[in-house]
Amino acid sequence: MAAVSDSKPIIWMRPEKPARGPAPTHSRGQIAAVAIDIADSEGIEAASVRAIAKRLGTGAMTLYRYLPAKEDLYTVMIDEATGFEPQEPTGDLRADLTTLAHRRRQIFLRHPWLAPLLATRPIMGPNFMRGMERDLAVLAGCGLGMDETVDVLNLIHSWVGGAVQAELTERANADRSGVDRHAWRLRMEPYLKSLLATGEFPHLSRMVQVSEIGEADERFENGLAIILDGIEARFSTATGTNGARRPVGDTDGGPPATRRATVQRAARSSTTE
Amino acid sequence: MAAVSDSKPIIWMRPEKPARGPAPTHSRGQIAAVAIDIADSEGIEAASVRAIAKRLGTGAMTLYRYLPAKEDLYTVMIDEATGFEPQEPTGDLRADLTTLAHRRRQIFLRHPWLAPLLATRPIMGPNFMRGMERDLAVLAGCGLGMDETVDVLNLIHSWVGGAVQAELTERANADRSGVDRHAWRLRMEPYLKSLLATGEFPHLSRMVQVSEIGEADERFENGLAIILDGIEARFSTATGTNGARRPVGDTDGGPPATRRATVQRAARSSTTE
DNA sequence: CTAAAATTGCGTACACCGTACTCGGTCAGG
DNA sequence: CCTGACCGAGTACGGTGTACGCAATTTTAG
Repeated sequence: MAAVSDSKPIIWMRPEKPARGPAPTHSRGQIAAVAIDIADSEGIEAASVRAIAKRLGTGAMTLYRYLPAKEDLYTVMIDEATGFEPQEPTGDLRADLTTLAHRRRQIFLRHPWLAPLLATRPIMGPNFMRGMERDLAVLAGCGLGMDETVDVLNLIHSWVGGAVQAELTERANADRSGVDRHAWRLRMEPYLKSLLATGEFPHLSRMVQVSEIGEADERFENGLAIILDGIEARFSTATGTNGARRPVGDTDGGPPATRRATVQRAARSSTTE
Repeated sequence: MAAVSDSKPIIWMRPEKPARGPAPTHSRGQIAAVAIDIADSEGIEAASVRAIAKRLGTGAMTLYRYLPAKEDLYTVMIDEATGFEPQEPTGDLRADLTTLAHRRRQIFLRHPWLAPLLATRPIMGPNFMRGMERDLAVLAGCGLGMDETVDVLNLIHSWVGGAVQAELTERANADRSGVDRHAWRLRMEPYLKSLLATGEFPHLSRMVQVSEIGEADERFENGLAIILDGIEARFSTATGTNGARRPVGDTDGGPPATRRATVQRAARSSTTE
């Protein structure tokens, strides 16, 4: 069982219109749009082949004339939902990265199924490629070199993905309506109380009492700010100056951080179990 | 369709041993171990109820005496695979966070199914809670206050999750053995070539030529270094002095929406144990 | 204009999934 | 002892993705 359909050209190279037979009634884009609609409102697992076909008023097997496998449906759904929005580079790295991160988060919030799907597949759809090209262009406009750009983009993408997934799970949990939600609390609370009552979790207990769980927006902003600080600290971005890349284990002389080399070696050796 | 089993106490509160009847032949832990074994070697979707039962030499429905729903199986699998490893705080924030991040990454790499599952559910298993407690303790040992700790932990967890998922997808793709892999390249390459040939992707083209895709280890290290720089830049933790927290959003040029972010939570003293 | 070829729509069927229901065997408490 | 709780497990149901086959439709060749 392969992740993508076996043999045959990739889905993006298949011509939409046949050369000889009758004209197709539907299109990949249309099918994807319906699937996205269902997935957005009822969850990704509700976007079954039969359900999509029913909405389109056709038979289930018809869809396989357009998409050779369910995995290909996911592929086009992802690319369709990702869409493409242009972004003009302002030259200010921090501002541009902020815009970039926010746009990405908004897309993920709009399609709660998107982040998990995107995170577990290699995607190369045209929209995705256009987005990549745009991001590269934006960062190039900020004076970053190619390698720096790749690192920074990797970092932002990974973090936004992880952060929004956390946000979405929490939201999905909070969205349980009425009775359902109440029942969940009823089931969960005695367990948590019993755990904390053991006294084995002093820090956790204190956290529950002391620290308020901030809004998702605020937490995203906090995390982003820290990351941007790190990026600025590592790459000199003073509007246009092509910053030389500094080696990883070596930080600026800003905060008097103590012996970095030993720190890293120690950390490495501790990863084994 | 609820994410967790409806009504009834949470899985962790169910007693393993019955009060009255005959003793159970198996246990939740044993079932979870088998499921993890299957998922590690054949993928999570191979860990079906029937497959697990077959390995245990019992009927499929038997498992439902131990786990009321498949979702509960996932719950115990996650908690079991997460495990618990102690970590002594050294007091050096950078070193401790590095250790923490590396440990987390290693766990995710050991169980490729874990990151996606963990990212999409609220988890409160005992191992997870112990891990949380340990992380809080470690960061408290570095002189961070509760709110700072929560932010930092959030950031690290989100990023490690996102980064490792990206790494895993790439690895899964590279792991396709022999013919399969070759076939995939054969199908993919003409598409990519045709895309780049349009001339619409100058930056992407240059990236493909110029920039080598680094090893996963190296990329992880790079990302982590940047994040740690950010954390050190924001929270002055050098040699234990508890510093003031800088506000977040003092840059201009961000998108007009969602821009209200500031860390308005008052810094709380971390001295009161 | 007609016949062949290509292609679509789609019903049927199959294997697999999670799991509700059921029932007989087994053990502990009265 | 008996009674009731509990375990193991077979059967069955509704769901999934999809392989196969066939009639209908359109395009092309002669």
